[in-house]
Amino acid sequence: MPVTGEAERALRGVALRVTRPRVAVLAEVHAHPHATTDALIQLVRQHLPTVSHQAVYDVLRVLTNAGLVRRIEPSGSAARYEARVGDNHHHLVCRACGTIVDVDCAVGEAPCLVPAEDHGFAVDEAEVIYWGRCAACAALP
Amino acid sequence: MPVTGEAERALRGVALRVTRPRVAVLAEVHAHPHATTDALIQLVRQHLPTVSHQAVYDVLRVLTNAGLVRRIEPSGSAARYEARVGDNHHHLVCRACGTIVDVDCAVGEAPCLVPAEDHGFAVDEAEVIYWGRCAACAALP
DNA sequence: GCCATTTTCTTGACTCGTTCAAGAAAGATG
DNA sequence: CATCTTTCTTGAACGAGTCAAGAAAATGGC
Repeated sequence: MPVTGEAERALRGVALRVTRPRVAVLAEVHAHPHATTDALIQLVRQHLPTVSHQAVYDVLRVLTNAGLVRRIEPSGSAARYEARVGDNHHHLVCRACGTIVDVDCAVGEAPCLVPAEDHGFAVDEAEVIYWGRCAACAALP
Repeated sequence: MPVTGEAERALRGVALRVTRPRVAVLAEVHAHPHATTDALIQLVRQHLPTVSHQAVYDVLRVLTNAGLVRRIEPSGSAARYEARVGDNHHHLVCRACGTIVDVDCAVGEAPCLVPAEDHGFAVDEAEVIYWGRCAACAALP
């Protein structure tokens, strides 16, 4: 299992215990970018039928804190996760169908943008969401 | 009551019926930018003790659809509303205390930014949230 | 001004995504 | 292999928001 091997290595790399749920969740997040928590629970259960939803919630939080996955939460949607981390890329979100697509950051590293006036804030990230309609939805009435 | 007069005019301007709850909610959103729905319910009840929470939810949706208020939903927070609309400004959010501050958009009109690669999307808005710590929280341990 | 029509508000139940809490199971450490 | 933590299972609970039915109120024509 090359994928789970990857996951295992990643977990050890950030000094996290290697457990079946963690390996499975991390592999599924890699395989299905932008999946919701609920979708991930279903996916993980195909391989590990007995995992509790709570375990998946816990694992996702731990992985997020460790920086192995990134949590995104477009308005109106449940939380979604992706494994592409560390490059501060952004997202295109379709207002109609909810589809999410990655967009490379035009500028570079985080924070890729600096506010005109920072009001004393120590800014560490600029999160950008481009809202619109995907090609398919834009073609509808 | 000059404030409610303003609100009344704004409602008529977008062809919405003028009702006490609508006027009150709109006035409070103007008076308290970035307030949560719950906070707005409390504020409105100081003047109109009998409004139901449902009425406030309905009113906020209607006002948002009409473009009189803007809804923002930073990850991990409940929905918040502001009356500053039409200028596509952005927000600074403190990770520690949740404080939100407006930032003028450096570029101009919506969408102020265009993705490097739009993947066929018809983009109409670029939402930017700058995450960090406000001056007060940055000074803590 | 008043009545009819349509919209909006009240009431109360309910859903969804997520978190809390207690004990059982499973990794890690020596 | 035994111990000690950490993590998982189970099941209840929570907050934000929505749904649905009927009562109240705003608009527009008379």
